[in-house]
Amino acid sequence: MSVAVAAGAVCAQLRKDILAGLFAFGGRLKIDDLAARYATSHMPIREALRQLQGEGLVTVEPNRGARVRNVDIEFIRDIFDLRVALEGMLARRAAERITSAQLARMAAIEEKLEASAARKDFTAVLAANQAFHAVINEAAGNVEAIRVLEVHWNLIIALWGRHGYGTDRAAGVISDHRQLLVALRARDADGAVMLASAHAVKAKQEMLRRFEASAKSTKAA
Amino acid sequence: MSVAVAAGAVCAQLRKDILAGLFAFGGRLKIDDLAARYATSHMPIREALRQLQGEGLVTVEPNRGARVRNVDIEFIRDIFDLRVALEGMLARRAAERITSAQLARMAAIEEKLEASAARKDFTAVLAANQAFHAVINEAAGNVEAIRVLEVHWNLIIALWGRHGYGTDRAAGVISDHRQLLVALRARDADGAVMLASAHAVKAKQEMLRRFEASAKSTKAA
DNA sequence: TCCCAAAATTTTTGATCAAAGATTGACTCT
DNA sequence: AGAGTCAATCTTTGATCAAAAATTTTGGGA
Repeated sequence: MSVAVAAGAVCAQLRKDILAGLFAFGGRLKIDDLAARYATSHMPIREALRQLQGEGLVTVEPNRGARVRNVDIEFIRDIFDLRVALEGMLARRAAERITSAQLARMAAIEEKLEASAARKDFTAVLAANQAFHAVINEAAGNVEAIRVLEVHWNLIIALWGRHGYGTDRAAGVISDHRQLLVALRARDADGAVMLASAHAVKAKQEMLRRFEASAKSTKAA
Repeated sequence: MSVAVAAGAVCAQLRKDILAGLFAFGGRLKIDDLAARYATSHMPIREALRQLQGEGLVTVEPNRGARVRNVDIEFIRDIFDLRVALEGMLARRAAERITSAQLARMAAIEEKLEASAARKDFTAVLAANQAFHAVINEAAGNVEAIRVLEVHWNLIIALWGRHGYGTDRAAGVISDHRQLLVALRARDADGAVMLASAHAVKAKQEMLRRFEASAKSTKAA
């Protein structure tokens, strides 16, 4: 903790902890508590909170402190719509520019993903899924778009973790990925756009369904 | 300066000053200098820099301080591609949800825009243009997408300011806006997507052309 | 003259402190 | 008993300070 630069380290750890669910959505983030937790002074905490505010993971009201960003159904719909738009765009650029080496890496990742799904190791599936899309992003090479997606991506992984990511979802992902790979290999830009967009739309629908179900059961409880 | 909360005020002012061109792209942002300029201590400066880093306007290297984000041709291409994707998406949602009151406001704004263009008051044109698109965003109601666009929008206005925004560009904008209004009034979602996307693509091409021209003349000088 | 090393300066970074603002709880008055 | 007010506590925020890291300058040697 004290060996590395605390500012960046605290920010990364706090981000991780928020996504891991250590702090509830909408929950208060007190500077003293965080300073104690990460064994540091107020300063690195304050900088970390500000940066996370800039990233949109944290909200800060003047003189009233910081809170974890509140996640409601509106927000989920919004970020998935954003993903649909951006992933379509990135798929087009990827189809135009992807190298055979990158295609090979994607195929290898997809194999791992499918093996993990067969083992019902859904944490590994989520990780492989992220790696799969990371190669597309890398091939597309739009740094800014990736920056935007990156922030939300981890949040979405966290949401899948909380609302369940099961066999049925994995099966759909696998089918989508295989077809997207075909389109990318063929440098079929239009096809890749459609497949990637549809892939994101499916994710949106599944997530909304699960979130609504969770919200209902929470309300009932 | 001391009456309001300095943290947010400094951040807003610094953002404004960066976009106004007070600090060169890629230029160093020293804490002492900024503290002197804004007549405050180091603390609000540090928080402001972190937040702007989160927003992507500033880059921070550990132990080496902050710099204004460097703007090169890659970056411009990236953010305009991002805009094309997002504005298309927002136009669709706007077409599905826009109210007559909002349509009326857009028409009024467009009138002002055209009047300003006739007077060759291009600062007013840029402002009206922003207002025009703000109504679309409001109608679309995707808070997250707007948050992303907002950050880049001001940067793009700054770039137009530096690389020239003239009669020819304004004429194209006016034509696009009129047609987009027709599509929105007709609730023609597909049409609105196409028109908004094309509008953004045109902006991208014009900006790239001007930026390349400026880069060449700078290199020659 | 040029290059390398070491010291001096500058700059960032983490810690502590005081004050301003907000929240909570108790007390009083109706 | 309930509502409003005031005080006490807690929390954030701005300022100052010391140390760590980087940058620049200076001096010596080939």
